[in-house]
Amino acid sequence: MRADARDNRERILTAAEQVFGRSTAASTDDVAKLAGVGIATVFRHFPTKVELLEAVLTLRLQRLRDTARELAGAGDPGTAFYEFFSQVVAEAGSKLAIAEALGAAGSAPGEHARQAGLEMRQAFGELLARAQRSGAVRADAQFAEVYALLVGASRGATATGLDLEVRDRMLAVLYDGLRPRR
Amino acid sequence: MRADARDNRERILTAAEQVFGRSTAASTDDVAKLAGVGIATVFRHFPTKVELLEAVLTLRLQRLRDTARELAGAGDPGTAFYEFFSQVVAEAGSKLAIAEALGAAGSAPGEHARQAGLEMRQAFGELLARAQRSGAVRADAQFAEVYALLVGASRGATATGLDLEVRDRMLAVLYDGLRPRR
Amino acid sequence: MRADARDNRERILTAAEQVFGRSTAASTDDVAKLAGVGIATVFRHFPTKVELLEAVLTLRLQRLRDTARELAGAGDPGTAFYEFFSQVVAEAGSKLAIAEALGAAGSAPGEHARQAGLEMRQAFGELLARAQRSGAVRADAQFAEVYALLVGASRGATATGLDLEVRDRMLAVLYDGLRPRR
Amino acid sequence: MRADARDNRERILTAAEQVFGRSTAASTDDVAKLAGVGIATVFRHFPTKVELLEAVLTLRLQRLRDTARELAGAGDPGTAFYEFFSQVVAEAGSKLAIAEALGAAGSAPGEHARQAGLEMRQAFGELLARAQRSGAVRADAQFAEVYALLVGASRGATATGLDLEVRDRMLAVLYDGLRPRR
DNA sequence: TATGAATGAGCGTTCATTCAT
DNA sequence: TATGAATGAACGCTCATTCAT
Repeated sequence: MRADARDNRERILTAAEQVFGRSTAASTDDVAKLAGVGIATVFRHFPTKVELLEAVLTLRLQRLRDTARELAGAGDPGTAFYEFFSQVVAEAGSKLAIAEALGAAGSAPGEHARQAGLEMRQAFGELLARAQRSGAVRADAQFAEVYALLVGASRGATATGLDLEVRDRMLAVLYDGLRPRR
Repeated sequence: MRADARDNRERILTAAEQVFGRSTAASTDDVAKLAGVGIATVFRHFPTKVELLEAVLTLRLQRLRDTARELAGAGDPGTAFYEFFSQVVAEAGSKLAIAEALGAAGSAPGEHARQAGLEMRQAFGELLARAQRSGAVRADAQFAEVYALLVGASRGATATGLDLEVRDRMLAVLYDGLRPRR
Repeated sequence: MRADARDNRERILTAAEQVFGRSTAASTDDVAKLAGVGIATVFRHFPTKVELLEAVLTLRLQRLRDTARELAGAGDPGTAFYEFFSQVVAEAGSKLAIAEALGAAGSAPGEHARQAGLEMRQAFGELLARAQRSGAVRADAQFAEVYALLVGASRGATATGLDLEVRDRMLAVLYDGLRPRR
Repeated sequence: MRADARDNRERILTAAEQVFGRSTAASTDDVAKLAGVGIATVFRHFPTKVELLEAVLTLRLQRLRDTARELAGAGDPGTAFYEFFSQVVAEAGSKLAIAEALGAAGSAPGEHARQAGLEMRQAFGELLARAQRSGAVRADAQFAEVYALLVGASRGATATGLDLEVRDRMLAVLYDGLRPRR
């Protein structure tokens, strides 16, 4: 039965990610319906709606953290940094609420999410530091504003629709600003 | 009696701007209370909650449009452009939901808001065009990505808290990206 | 409209008295249905279920207090005391939950009910004191145990069904205990 | 395996007595947790919650019956009667819900409980008859009102808090009523 | 026209009971 | 047989909207 339960937990999380991706105001019932389980099952796995939201958020932040760590482990520092940046913005564009997750990473939504947010920010900070040391990102840029740009670009990409060319041109401008001044 | 009605409309709109600025999830009752009118009066002026939200949005977009037009009418084109950009981001930081309004300007929230959004974007486009002609903004940047950057910067400033220094450094990076390449 | 509202409030209270008289575990919906109003109307008048229960309780305690005061104002002290005692027990028998109200009178169910309970107990205390002074009730009985007997008799009458003759014989035994020893 | 099952049954009953003694509104889950078994095990032994409640009630009534029988078998009839009366009231005060059990004994809660209630009442009737024959209780008191007084005193003791001195004085008054008139 | 009372659909959550292991 | 997961009906409560004054 543990296998069943784990299965259901996964399905609920997946459903929640989709549903809350569309709108944070969605109801727990919607999640249950999409997951194909009864509503009480959702509450068995996540005792309150807030905890469910937090679990989704945590998952996203962990995925981002993992991606950052993978990229940090290998390859050219500059490529790794810009690659991660673009990837985050791209996913935000298609998944809508990931940007909200990024924004929430700094605030206070429960211990797990806070921890995951912290780790993600640390991994991104590492990426940035290495890119700066290698000369791919201007040395005078501090973490705070680079992170703000990451969040902003994600939201900007989401908000204005998903034209891929526009998004790439937006990033091109942004990256020009991030590269060292000659 | 028409003066009375217009008065009430104003007060409701002002109250709504404040209330929804704090939280989009606020209730219509809260608006009525802050405006000092009965709830039925709110619904007489704005038959649905969506229409009330739209009216607030429209108001904000019109203000932005007016600001853009004023700046376009006088002074150095580059200064006008960057001034407007900074001002929008600053207000987004303090008023929280204006970014949502900006984002929504492109989508489909009723005729009035769409119209106001269009006019605001045209006024901002004018500002951009003049700044490009004067050499203050790179010529190869198209409206779409610059607008996306405006929206993104507003949201980024809102999401990550309102540290003024960080916000300014973020904008400095962004403006470096927007200036012509040497 | 105030007349309408007051009317509804009355009807809700009456319905609640009946419904909760049968079972404290009854739902707020049941009250609304019996009162013939929508459920939101119940909550408009009594913001929480506890407040509704408290209002019913307060009403009952006030009625009891008024009865005690009326009886204290006129007639033979002994008659007044035993009359009140019998009346309370009789009503408890027919209305079931009034005994619970009596029991709760000493505990802590909100300010209004506590106040009403206090006043009722004071009025009953007055009745007792006068009866003792007149020699109709033994002088060595203290308020606490007499009140406990009142509560107990009410509950006993309720619990064992409502046979009137049994109830009267039960009270006769009890009154024999309360009268001065020869 | 039958020994296991009987063991579990006992533990569940013990847990249920404790849990429902504290609050009738307690959940079946609470019982299972305190008993240290899964919830399904509770339902295997007691197919519905009502049946579980009835089993607890039956147990209590049987204990009362046994006490009455023991007291009837030996010693002074008057002492036995008043001893039993006081003991029931004392336990009601400390165990809260036993009064409800007593009250329910007359009503219609399933065959087992009805039978146990009947037997308890018969044993108490025996106690009463012997006390009356010995002159310790007035001869004109009939079973019905004496039983009502037992129930009432139990509830009264429970409801008004458990001050031991008050309880004893209350019983003293009551016993004065029950003793033969000189 | 302005008001506040009334409404019911919907929300988050709990719980007795059933099912699958 | 014992378990814990799954279920859906029900609860207390809120809110956008309508009605009656």
